[in-house]
Amino acid sequence: MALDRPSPQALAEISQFFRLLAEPTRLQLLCQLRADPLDVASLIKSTGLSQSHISRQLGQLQRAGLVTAQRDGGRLLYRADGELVDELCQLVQTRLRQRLEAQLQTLGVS
Amino acid sequence: MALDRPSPQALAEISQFFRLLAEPTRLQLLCQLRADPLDVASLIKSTGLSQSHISRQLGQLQRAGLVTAQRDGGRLLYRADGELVDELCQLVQTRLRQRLEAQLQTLGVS
DNA sequence: AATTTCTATGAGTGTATGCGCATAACCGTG
DNA sequence: CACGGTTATGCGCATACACTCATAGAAATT
Repeated sequence: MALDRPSPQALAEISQFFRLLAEPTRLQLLCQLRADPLDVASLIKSTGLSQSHISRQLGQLQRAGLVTAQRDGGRLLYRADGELVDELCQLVQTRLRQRLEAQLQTLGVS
Repeated sequence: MALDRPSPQALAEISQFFRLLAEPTRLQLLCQLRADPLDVASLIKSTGLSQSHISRQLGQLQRAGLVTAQRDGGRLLYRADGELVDELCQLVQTRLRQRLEAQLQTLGVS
């Protein structure tokens, strides 16, 4: 039941998606917004980044459909919906942990 | 059963991992090597990239443990072991498909 | 050991993009 | 409508890195 290898076209889109998560800032925003919806002011305070930068990154995430915005009076509340990113992070984190443990083993033996 | 939000430290490592997959060249190499082990000459022919570039990318993937090399006479055979990348790609691809279908819907209605 | 074949790496270039500053566009409220 | 607060965008700078060429290094074969 091996899966088909993705077409070159698909490959490009997939890697483009990964690029979104490859930027620590964006991944951080995604994780923060996953917990609960936040306005930009909160994000500025918690990340220390400039408003313009945050706005740009949120724009990218929004165009990719990873984040949605909704008005709340004067400000915009952003939220990250969907479990995809959680799952991806979980898978990667598990692997990183395994790798470190393996390194520990080999170091202990040497 | 919500998962803990990853620590800033973990976040950086995770995004760094995603960066490996964010480059179409590397993702392509990973997918090709997943099917069956290949030597560099084959990769040059199938991708059209220069030898030095391929060597560098393979080096990165190897340091990350996504690829291993083994001698076969004169050449090195690279192979991509582990299902992680497959799973990640599968998840992302599914999502991209869903998104396109959703767009189709909304376009049809408008 | 010398030669040939294959792979890795130092140096340089060009492009993409993260990031901030300043400002424009937007929206609710007086 | 004008004003104050919030978000988006044009511009510029700095850095990261993909990519190539040339060359050094390693391994097998003679």
